[in-house]
Amino acid sequence: MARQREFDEDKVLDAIRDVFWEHGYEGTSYANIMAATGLQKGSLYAAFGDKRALYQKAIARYDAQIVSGAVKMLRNENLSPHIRIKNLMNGPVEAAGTREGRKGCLLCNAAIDQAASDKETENSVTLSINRLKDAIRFAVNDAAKAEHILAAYFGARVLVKAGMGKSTLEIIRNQTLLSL
Amino acid sequence: MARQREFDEDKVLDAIRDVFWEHGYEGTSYANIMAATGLQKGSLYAAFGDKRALYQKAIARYDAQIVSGAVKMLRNENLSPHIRIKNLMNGPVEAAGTREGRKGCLLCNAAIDQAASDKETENSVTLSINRLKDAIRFAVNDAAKAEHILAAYFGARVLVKAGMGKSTLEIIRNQTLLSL
DNA sequence: AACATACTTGACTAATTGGTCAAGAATAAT
DNA sequence: ATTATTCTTGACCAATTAGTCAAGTATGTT
Repeated sequence: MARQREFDEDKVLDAIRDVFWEHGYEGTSYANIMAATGLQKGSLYAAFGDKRALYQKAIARYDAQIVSGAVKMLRNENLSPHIRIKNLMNGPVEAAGTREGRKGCLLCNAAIDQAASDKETENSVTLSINRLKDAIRFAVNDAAKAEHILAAYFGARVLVKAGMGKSTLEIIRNQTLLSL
Repeated sequence: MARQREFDEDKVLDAIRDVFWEHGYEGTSYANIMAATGLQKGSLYAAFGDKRALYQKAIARYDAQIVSGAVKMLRNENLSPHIRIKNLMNGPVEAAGTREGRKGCLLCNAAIDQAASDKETENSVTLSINRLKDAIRFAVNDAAKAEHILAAYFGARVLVKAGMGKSTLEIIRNQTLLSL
């Protein structure tokens, strides 16, 4: 009945997710998004809405892809609790020092730079964090330990952003495993 | 020999620190800074330099005031190691849920939103973090534990930003103390 | 082939951004 | 009182910001 889209919506949303992931909400301009997606403003607005909506979609996508991946792993009973937490804490270890890794965790980034000032972001971030926390609790079967592991995980992500090296992150991972 | 300054430099620098603390680098505009300090752009430029320089001064001030305060407490041998770490972890507990507290930790905020893209910020943040880490190590007398406590501390700050309540932060504090 | 529909493009806007500068105002030394 | 020096003010600037829109283009249905 009408002209069809020329772009691959999944690829475009991935690109949008990546831009916000790396530069944050305020740090990302339309020029960045247009460059990353190859689309013009008009198409972006027509397809996804305004900047805030794009940011929300980026977070939702991160949740559906990255957080869900972690949750699935943490709930995999074929793996020992120890190995599941080790896998979780290996994320920051592998991220340390690399360009890609220093994008950090979008959840953590959004919490710091938007959650306190934007209710909608606060809601999405809270939901995702709780999903992750529940999965950790499922893995370690201890609510208090789960909170502590979650904190260590986010702290590790902050330290990677700050530029700390792999060896520091390995220590944090190992120390986290000792608490199990 | 010449006209004297009409403003109190300390108060102005505190105001600048607070604005960046609450809104981050990109989230802060000159309009914000002018409103917070009561000064005109010309005066700000003449006295402190450009926006980047203001941000650096804000971080330096946070280090000299807040980080130094924590370091001093952590190195106070009149307090037991347990009480010193408890004091540290009480920061996020008391911050949880309050408007003021949700400004978070400027160190942590700067790590997330500028350290990966601005070398100068990375340097200042790294220095401050290491100062804090060394003080924790001094308190607990264990390098690996110190790294882990630091991570839990930063993670706690992220969770406060995300909007988690006091009870969550209390659990994290208590769990951190258990690891001593 | 004609039409209805939806997509794409790029020019456009009003507001805001960080930053500059000249003119005037206040002060201390002479 | 004059002068040299520094501070303050607000107008100004070019660039960028997010967001709009009309015109043109492609497509599936009839």
